[in-house]
Amino acid sequence: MKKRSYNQFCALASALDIIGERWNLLIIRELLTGPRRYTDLIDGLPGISTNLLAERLKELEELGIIRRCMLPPPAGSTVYQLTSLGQALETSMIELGKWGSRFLPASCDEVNLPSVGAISLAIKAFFHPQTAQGINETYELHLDQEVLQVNVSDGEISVHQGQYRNPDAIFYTTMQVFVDLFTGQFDPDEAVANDLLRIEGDPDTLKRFLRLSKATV
Amino acid sequence: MKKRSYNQFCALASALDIIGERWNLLIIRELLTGPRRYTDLIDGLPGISTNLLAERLKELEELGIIRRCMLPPPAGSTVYQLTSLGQALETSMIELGKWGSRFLPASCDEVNLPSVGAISLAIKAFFHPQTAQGINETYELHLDQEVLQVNVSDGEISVHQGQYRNPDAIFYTTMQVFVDLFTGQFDPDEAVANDLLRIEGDPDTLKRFLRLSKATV
DNA sequence: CGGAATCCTCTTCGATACTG
DNA sequence: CAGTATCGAAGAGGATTCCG
Repeated sequence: MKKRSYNQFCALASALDIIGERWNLLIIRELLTGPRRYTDLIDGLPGISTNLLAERLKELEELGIIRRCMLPPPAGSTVYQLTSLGQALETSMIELGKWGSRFLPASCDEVNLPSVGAISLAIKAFFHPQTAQGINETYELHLDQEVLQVNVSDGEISVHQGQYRNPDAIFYTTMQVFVDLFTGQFDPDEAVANDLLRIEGDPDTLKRFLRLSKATV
Repeated sequence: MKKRSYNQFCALASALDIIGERWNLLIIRELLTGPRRYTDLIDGLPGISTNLLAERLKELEELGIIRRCMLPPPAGSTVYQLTSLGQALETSMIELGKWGSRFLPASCDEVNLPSVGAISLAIKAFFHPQTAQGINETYELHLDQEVLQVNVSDGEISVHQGQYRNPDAIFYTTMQVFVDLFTGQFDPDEAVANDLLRIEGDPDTLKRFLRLSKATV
């Protein structure tokens, strides 16, 4: 069982020996916002086969990039979680995302919707620090069944799964609607008027949030 | 001939659809410092098969990431060169290189020596802007048959192939020796004393240069 | 000699079915 | 829910040949 390698004394080649394997960076993308279960990963990575995911998870764990752990009771489910080594890939992934945004399909119609992991990365990748000057807010984003917490402060943004802080505003919507808002193909006012998005809190927060990281390619 | 794709509305997935294919990022790495010929690429990418390189080059050209062009006479050879879209991958690659450096093999003995492309990326990836404050110099680096021009100014570094500017110092050595110096496994004074490296110009420039971007993992 | 195309083998991927 | 097992299809790697 010898691993395939570029066998070159080059830092980039070494990195690619590990995370260049198909699916690996996307698995890590899914984990960037927090731990996920096996089936969550399957859902967020449409097209991956179950044996391949299992194999990749094992490799990544052996390399110290992810960790397999049990959630404390009553949950008790086994989840996968990034180590600090895995988290350290975030800036690379954001840079790659910025570059790749110009190759995004024209619409979601032909391809799979982004997962929460993908959207979280997009929110960070397209974040404009200048626009965030003076903004200090936390938003809670409900997309279908999932919840994201977005915090902006001091010109920095962070995105995590779940709800654990008092948000300044809560948005309830679907992934489809959110993508259209995020990419600017749909107007926030219209979404609210048509009941496709519900805001709890100051109605202005939505536009403020969207302006922070609109994907202006 | 349908391309394999992650088919997800995600900027990272879109990027990986293109440069996630095996060898692609390394091909681009080779071109980051300037145009190269087909056989130069073969040499810099040990292990790539000739058909695979040809196929990748065609894909990358169609995607607008590289360009195939003729050098003006008397050279007249066809070379591959990055477009601005391809150049835009540099920051991602530097970030990946920084991350991957901790997985570098302990020594070059078991693996292939870095190519000039790999070394150029390393010089940029491990560059410390703070250390470069007040330094304004150009070094010409002769590694085996190849020549690199390294310019430092205003806390920024740039690396290009060939000689087209008056350098402050010229270093003649082999790739093997340079790698050992760069990784700190070999002392510059010792290299010079043993005639493994020859300096034209101020002898202090070598240490200054090495301090700029020593791979301190 | 540079720049590929062809052929063949081996590994990896992907889809589905199956199990603790 | 969290994975294994199986198997055909696609891709990678190596050698060789072709062409200007």
